[in-house]
Amino acid sequence: MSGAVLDAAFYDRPVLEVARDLVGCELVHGETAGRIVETEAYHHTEAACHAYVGLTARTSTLFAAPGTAYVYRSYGIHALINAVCEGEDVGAAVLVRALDPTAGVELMRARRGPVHERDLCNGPGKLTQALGIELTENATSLVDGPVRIRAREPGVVPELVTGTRIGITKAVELPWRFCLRGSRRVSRPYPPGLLHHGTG
DNA sequence: GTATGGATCTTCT
DNA sequence: GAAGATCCATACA
Repeated sequence: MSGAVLDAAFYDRPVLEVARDLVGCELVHGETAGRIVETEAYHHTEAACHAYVGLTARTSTLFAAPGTAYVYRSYGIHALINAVCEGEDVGAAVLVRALDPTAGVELMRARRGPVHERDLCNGPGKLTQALGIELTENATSLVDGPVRIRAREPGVVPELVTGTRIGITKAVELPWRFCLRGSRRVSRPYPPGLLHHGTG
C-alpha cells in the first residue's frame, strides 16, 4: 500500500531529485496500479530531451505546470508517460520506464495478452498498455486527473542504482536513469559501472 | 542466452 | 523525407 497522492509541490523541484524520489511510488490509473521501479530524467538543456529544440506544439506539455502528465507516441506504436517537473519556464520531465504491478493484475493481463507475468510492465510502452494510459491522458494533471502517483510509505527509503539512459542517441553519457536496487522488474539489466546510492 | 529487423505515425526539416 | 525516450518475432549459439 502507498501513501497520499503527490501534490504539485513534489514535482516543482529539480528533475533529478524528482526522478529519484519517484522510485518506490505507485502509479495509479483506474483499477490498475504499479510501484515505480525505474525512471529516467530529461531536461531541455540536454539534447536527448524533446524540449531541447524549444517550445513547439509537441513539447508544449513539457513546459506545462509541474505535476502534469506528458504522454506521447513513440515509434508510431507505443505511448510513453512522463511526469512534468520544475517551473513553466523549464522543459523537464521524468519518464516512467517500469512498474511492479500492485493492483488490477487480471485487467493488465487482459490488456497485454498472453505474456509472462514479468513482462507485464517492464518497459515504458508496456506499462502504459497495461494501465490503459493513452494519448488522451496527455496534459492531464497527475494531482487530480485520471492518472495519479501516490507517495511511498513514510520512512521507506529504497536503495537506488544509477546508470545511463536507454534507447537514446544523444547525451547518452548522462547517468540519469534510476532503478530500484535488486528489482527484477526493470526494463533492462543494470549497466556496468553503475553507481550505488545508499539512501537515495 | 544475444542479435537483428520490421511495424507504424507524429513531428520537424 | 527522415528520425525516434519501443516492442516483438525470429534466427542463431
